[in-house]
Amino acid sequence: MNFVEELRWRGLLHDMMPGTEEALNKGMCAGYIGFDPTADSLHVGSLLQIMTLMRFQKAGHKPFALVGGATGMVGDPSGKSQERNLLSEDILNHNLKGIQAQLERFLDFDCGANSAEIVNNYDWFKNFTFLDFIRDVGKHITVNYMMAKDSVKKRLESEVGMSFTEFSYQLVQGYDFYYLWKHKNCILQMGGSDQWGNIVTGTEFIRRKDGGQAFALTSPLIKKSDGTKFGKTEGGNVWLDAKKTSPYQFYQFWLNASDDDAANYIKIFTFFTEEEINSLITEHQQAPHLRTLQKALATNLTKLVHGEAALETALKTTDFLFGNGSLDFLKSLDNEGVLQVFEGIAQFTISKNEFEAGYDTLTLLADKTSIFPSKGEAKKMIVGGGVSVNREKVPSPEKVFEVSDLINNKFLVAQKGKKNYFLIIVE
RNA sequence: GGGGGGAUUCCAGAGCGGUCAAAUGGGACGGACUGUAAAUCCGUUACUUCGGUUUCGAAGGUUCGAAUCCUUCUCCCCCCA
Repeated sequence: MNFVEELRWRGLLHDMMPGTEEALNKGMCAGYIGFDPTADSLHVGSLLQIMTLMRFQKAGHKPFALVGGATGMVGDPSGKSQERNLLSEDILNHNLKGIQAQLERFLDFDCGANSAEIVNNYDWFKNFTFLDFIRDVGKHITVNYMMAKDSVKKRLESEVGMSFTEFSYQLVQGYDFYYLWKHKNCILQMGGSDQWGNIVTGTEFIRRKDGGQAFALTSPLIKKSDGTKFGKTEGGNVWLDAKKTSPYQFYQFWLNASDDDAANYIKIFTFFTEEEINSLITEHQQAPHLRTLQKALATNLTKLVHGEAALETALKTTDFLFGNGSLDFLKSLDNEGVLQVFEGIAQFTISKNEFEAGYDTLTLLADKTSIFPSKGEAKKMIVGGGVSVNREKVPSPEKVFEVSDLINNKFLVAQKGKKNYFLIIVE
């Protein structure tokens, strides 16, 4: 199955320029996807693009991952209703390093002709002067053409308007494509559907400047079945960086997908074949409570992103917190073991002296730890029956915890709602 | 330049001198049900030492009492030129 067919059955093909499939079928091609340095880590949303590059490479083509050291300085207006704030260079560099390190995990950089490469567009923009740019690039694309783009049109019609900086963004990105086409023989740019306009500016620029031919291919925006944004939890974004989203939380994110979403995600976010997926879906439908799909997703992706060892820990933690793991299990572990089980879980430390003085639940949960932002909120939730400590519902806000309540003389396990666990360490 | 309208608790949006910590809807969070799902139902949604305390764009003022009235300022929208 070729690359385009693969994307098609997985529902990952939103749009492509005529001739793209034919061009790819002629043999090995080079293609790229750009990643914005808006944060120092990529998130699950970027995972789709990363995996597209992986599929591209598996299909025998040569993938380029572009980090936007230059474009990040400008700010992509696509899909933004407001002008963006510029990032400082320090932050930008920090972010670039972070996402570059992440990208390196996913692609094969040593497999002969189609080895992956990471490029930074700052390298070809840093010495490009403004005058050169408007003469060599600006001259080939009319403002009329640029204004017809959706991302620009919407902003021109709105009250907030658009700065010249963001208006020129598509030219900057368009030139990236030209540069890679010219110097790396890169004939395809891929991306999310919101990137269509920017990508096509690139192919247009290549055509007008050098009479060359290049192609565009986009993937659809992923949405949840209830229409809300993909990739968010109550805690915010789901990041690929283990420091921002622990492997356990990452695993839980996928495990908590609804049935509808899981059936969709399994095609998008795994490398299973069509037959394998169909059999997984059938299996899931026969025994939905086993959540075969969610487990397959969570397991495969945690392993892909964080590695085998982190997956093992995430599974162990999940097993204890949601399985039939009793407190006795925790008690049977030494301190190291407890900390390992709770590795991906928010932790708070308070001193033993303080603890011995005796805190009521409110002080403990809202004052001494930030499990709750205020005592009022903690109280409401305790009264509402939503708070447990050591697996038992806290009967009243006045309940005082003592040394005898500590597991292994050191730990308390607090629970806000059913799924949010916290470890309080007393030492 | 002239005239008019507006800024309310996460969002939308009521309130127009006391009974307003502020209707209603959405979102979020919690509970029940379940499969750590979906749907549904219920509850909570400023802080508090539970006496109170600080909120309705900002600062002053009137009043026993202001989100509500007055003054100035900031920002937004609309109409005319």
